[in-house]
Amino acid sequence: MSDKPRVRFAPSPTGYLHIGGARTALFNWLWARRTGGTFVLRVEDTDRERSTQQAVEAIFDALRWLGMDWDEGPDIGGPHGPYFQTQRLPVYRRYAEQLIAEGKAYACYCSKEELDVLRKQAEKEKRQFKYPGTCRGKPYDPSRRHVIRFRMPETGATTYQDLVKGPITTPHDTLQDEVILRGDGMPLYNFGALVDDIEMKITLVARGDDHVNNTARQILMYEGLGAPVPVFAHLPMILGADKTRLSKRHGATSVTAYRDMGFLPGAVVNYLVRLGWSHGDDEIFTIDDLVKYFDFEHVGATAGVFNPEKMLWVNHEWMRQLPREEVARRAVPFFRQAGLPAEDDEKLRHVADVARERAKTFGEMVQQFRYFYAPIQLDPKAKEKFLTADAKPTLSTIRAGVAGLPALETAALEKLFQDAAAARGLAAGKVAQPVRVALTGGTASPGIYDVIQILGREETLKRLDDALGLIG
RNA sequence: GGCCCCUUAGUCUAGUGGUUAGGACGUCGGCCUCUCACGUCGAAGACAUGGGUUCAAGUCCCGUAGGGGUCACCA
Repeated sequence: MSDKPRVRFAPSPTGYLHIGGARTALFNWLWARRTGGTFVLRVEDTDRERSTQQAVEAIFDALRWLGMDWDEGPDIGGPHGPYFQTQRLPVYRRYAEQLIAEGKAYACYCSKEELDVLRKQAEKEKRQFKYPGTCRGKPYDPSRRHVIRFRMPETGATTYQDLVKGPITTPHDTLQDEVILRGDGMPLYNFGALVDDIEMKITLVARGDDHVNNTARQILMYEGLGAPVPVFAHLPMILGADKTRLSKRHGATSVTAYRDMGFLPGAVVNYLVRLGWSHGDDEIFTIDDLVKYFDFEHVGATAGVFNPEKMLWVNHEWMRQLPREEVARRAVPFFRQAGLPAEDDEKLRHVADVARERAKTFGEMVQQFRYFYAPIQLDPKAKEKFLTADAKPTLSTIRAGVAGLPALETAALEKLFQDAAAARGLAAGKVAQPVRVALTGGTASPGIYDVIQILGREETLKRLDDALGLIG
């Protein structure tokens, strides 16, 4: 048919989409878009205990937020559906029956309890437990409760070329006759994923590093089924600061948590892809850049530590490159969320313009600049230092000046401040700081002329009066 | 513990036998400046270790150490 790659992302809906899953999805998606191939989304929901519809929605949402789209999937269908594994049970059964008919798999009637006893015993004797093949020769009796096991070879080894790790060899004597179908007819991961990958004609499997040990078994099964073996690419793990697998105790690990903190989806994508992949010395990539450059050749083989600081920096770079209108538009919900009456208007655009240099996320922006939309929270130290009797004449001068200016233009304000400083023989900072404290409540803010312009004449005068009142 | 994988600064990485080992985050310092931030200039900081192979090794081979993964009727 076509030699274009077909790749897939196959999450289990047992929770939100986490950082690691997102990166796996991204690598697959990028490769599909880069090559003009097909990106398939499949939901591996065979673990009924832990799978929820809610998680399915959450994962889809997160994928969409990151900007990924899929060519085939549960919600949009496609030629190889259905795309929920629990809706494909007959398919797995069919493949299993084929294997049984050819003597490559067999029914096993051992109970879980019996096996547990053996397992414990092996453990006690410090022996490696391996299913002994008790049921290998037994006839197939579907009426008895059973699982299906795939017959693994006992000697030799399987070697495959991993796209990121190179050749990987697994000795067969470490393998046991794997259960492929549970007693209730559900496929196990190794079998379900493989059957679907065959049916969905997946040509490249890029997945987490934790699956390397599954690969040889799967290859043996592909061969047993006479199906073409896809190319495998095992992506290195993402670790926390302590170099252990990234988990909740390292902080936020869900994609949506970063959305809620006010990260830009493109920046999250940018950071995540760069974690484990590189393109020379480049750091900032648009999505188009990534689609243009992404390859598995430059995916590193080593696990990487997730560094929130650097992601913050990447996000900041992205915010600064956005047009101010866009920053303002995206900032609205964050201000609203904080109960601040921001609107997508000229004022917000001015706020956005000066704030994006100083805030690395929209969350920070709201936190830092709430005084543009709410009464100031006067920092006691700033008050003590700058709202002094000495400052009173200066504040009065500025108040009068602002009141009398025909328009709050930057040049006019600049002149006002310079004159005020000169008149009293002060450095410019001596004038600006008390005004800054009066208008913002603190000692750090955007340029004072911007602050005045954003607040407007009325609010500026009010806040100056308030400060003057405090000094008494 | 068996098996598999990995190892360049605190972190992400460039590097495919010959480089003063490059970039980025972070850190520290200078400059800019109405504060903060931005920007800018600069600094400190790495090839885990021991053997080989080679005229030459971060790059190739072997060992050691350390780290990670995996050993289910989870995925």
